Amino acid sequence: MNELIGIKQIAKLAKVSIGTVDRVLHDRPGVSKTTREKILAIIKETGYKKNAVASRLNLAARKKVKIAVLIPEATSNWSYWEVPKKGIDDAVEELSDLGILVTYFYFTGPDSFESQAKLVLEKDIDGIITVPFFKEESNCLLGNAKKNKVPVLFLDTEIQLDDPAYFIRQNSYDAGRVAGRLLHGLVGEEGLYFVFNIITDRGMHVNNEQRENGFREFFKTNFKETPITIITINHSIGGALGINEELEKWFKDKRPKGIFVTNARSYLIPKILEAHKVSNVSVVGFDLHKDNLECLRNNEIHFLINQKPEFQGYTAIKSMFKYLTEDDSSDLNIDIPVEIIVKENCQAF
Amino acid sequence: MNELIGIKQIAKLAKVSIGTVDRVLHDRPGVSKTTREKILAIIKETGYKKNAVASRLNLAARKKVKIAVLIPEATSNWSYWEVPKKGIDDAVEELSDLGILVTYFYFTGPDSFESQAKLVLEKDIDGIITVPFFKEESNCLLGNAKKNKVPVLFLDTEIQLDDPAYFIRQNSYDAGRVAGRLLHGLVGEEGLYFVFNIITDRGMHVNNEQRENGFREFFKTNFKETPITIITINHSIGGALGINEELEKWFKDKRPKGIFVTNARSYLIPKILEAHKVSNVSVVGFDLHKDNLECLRNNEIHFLINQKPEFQGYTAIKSMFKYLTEDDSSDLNIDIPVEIIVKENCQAF
DNA sequence: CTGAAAGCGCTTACAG
DNA sequence: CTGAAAGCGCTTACAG
Repeated sequence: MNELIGIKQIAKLAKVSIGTVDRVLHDRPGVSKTTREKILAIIKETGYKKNAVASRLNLAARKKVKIAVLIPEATSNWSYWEVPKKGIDDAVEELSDLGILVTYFYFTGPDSFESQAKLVLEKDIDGIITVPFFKEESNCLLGNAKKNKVPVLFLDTEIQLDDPAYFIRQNSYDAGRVAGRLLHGLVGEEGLYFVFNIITDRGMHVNNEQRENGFREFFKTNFKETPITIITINHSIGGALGINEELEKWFKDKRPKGIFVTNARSYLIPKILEAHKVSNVSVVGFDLHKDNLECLRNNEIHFLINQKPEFQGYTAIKSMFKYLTEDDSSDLNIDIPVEIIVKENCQAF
Repeated sequence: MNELIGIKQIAKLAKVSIGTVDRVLHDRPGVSKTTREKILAIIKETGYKKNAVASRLNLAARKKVKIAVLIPEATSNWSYWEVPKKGIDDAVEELSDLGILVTYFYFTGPDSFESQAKLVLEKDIDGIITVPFFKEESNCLLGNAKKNKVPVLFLDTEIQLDDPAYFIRQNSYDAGRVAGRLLHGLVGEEGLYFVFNIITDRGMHVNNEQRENGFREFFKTNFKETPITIITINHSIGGALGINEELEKWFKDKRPKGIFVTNARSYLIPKILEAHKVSNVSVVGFDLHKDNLECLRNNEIHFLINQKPEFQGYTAIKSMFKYLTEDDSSDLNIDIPVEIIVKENCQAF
């Protein structure tokens, strides 16, 4: 880079006013073909790059970038969705000088997702960040947003939709494969393996399934004959804590055991193990839930996989803003790394 | 936040000109005590926050933020130091609109560090980013920079210095503890453990020592009697590949074995194991060196710990810039998380 | 189709 | 000690 070239230099070189240069830069009408081409040539030659800061400075005051965030309502004692929200708020703070306005909307199920999505689309909004828990309703939102030329960015979960869409989420299939690797390292080839799907009536289970598939794939690829038992417990009807006859049968086996919990509820496992009086069990779960971290510190859980929810929220806002202000969509599809947490590195997170 | 308050609003409320408000905001002389206090009160009341973007816009053109980066010269086939450099360049690109100028300086040993440091200090520079490989010379640089009121930020390694200093680095002691946890999970309590310090004449070994200490501490805390053998190999005099008598003795033992390599040279281990015809060995090493990654994919290395060198470089520039332009030092001390890499999550990095 | 002016919020000379 | 003006690089009305 020599001296930075600005709109003023371009104008001088093209012997036009900066207004005309601006029109060309923004593909606005009202410029003769010849001047437009002349200016475009000079832009190319000089390698002009817009100063995004100067550009935002005046726009910031006139029209902010307006982003709607439609996420699950934070409910239980541990509200997973408080965490991405924290990241979102941090990003908004960072971008405040550049003019940004984020409005939150909340859903609890498919119906409220649908009605809130409708509300969002009625508003004057530049972009939408949401979570694709419900396939049909997500498709509907995506289609309508497309009509309004409003981009949609999905967080947390990836599902197959009718139109191509942007996703910032961890690859749950890969996360399951990592879990397989970790558990196999602890339990060995002679062990017994369990996948615990500890679900509730209200939760979404797309990630759970993908994680389970990845886990099984790991064993299928590397150790063909490993037995894997799938256990599904509905936690909302009080399951998980009492004696489970199916489990009892398996737990009598003396071989070392490995349990993979496909969501954040691995902190329930120690109680189950206690009820069944089994030991020699290794556990891998998800998410840095406070109770999970406590189990990790007590050596009751051995690995946790972090989806970096705060980072997901933060980067969603930054990426959407970058897209809306600089027309740069390169950060709208992000694979969150599968982060492995043990007792000795958990305090840094 | 109501409507954002600007310097203009403050001026109007205080019945002064914006110039005077500016003088107060920057603690510049030439304002009477009474007006200064009046303005300060209004600033407090209104919760005024400077618009960093507007502020940088004109400064960017007049005087850029000048940062000197003094790092080891990239030498061997795999140049570790190319990686933080990549992060640095990314950050510079991102901040280019705000006016930043980074100049690189390189050292190969204590002498060139000293002479380059002297060169850096002679230049008109706002901040220094460097690596504290040499204690005495680092102290000297830190002291002289302090006299010039130039902040110094150290990357990669932490050592005890005479003055308090800023560090962005992974806690190597914690990294060693994590390595202990990982290796113990694979090898178990009945295993034999080895620490391999594969050094060269030119390399720095501060991180190696801290990692070894953390590793031993893990076992000391959790499993008092575990035997750990320390092996030091000088790779620059051709060590590491032939038969090593000390090792031969240990490797005859039939117990499962775990090897912790305290730096990036774990890719040499498979060759050593082959020479000694030992199997049933688990290996944990550092850094996503291409050869290490290949061993990871071949199941010859089981875990790698990533120091995130690119992120270190990126965040060093961002943090230094934030400090220099907004007087915010909060990001100048960062603990890089101990990132655990296995075969199944290495492609994301 | 094109230009000239005003302004984004702040900073820097310069004038009094 | 204080104010008024010019400017950072770009955008937006408005005038012709």
